[in-house]
Amino acid sequence: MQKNFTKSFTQRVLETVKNIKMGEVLSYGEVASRSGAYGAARAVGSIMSKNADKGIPCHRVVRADGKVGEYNGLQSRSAGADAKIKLLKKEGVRFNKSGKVIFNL
DNA sequence: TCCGTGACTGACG
DNA sequence: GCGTCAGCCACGG
Repeated sequence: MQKNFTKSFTQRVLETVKNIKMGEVLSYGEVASRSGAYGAARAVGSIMSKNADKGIPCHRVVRADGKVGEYNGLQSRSAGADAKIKLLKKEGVRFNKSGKVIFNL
């Protein structure tokens, strides 16, 4: 599956996020790990913020603590964790009473 | 090449 | 259980 090994880390991250299935959620750290750089969660977030691509379901990427984190730093269409949570709920992602994401392993 | 920045993470108090 | 501190990586100027 690692066909994007020659690409830059940024491109790999985008591909990984794009590869997330509907109703599935991954943490930034998980995405970084799948992209080939475990612990580069910050880098992932930084990249995502600079690449508000529509083909990338960045709303399916949440924090490891269960919080959705930030969302849409460039796009004006909805924004913030609120819209993100709403979108995730629509996709079938479950949340606990504390408003945290429940990772569907 | 070095420094600062960020949509994060884990440990401590 | 929550708030704070420090460490982490990759990218841009």
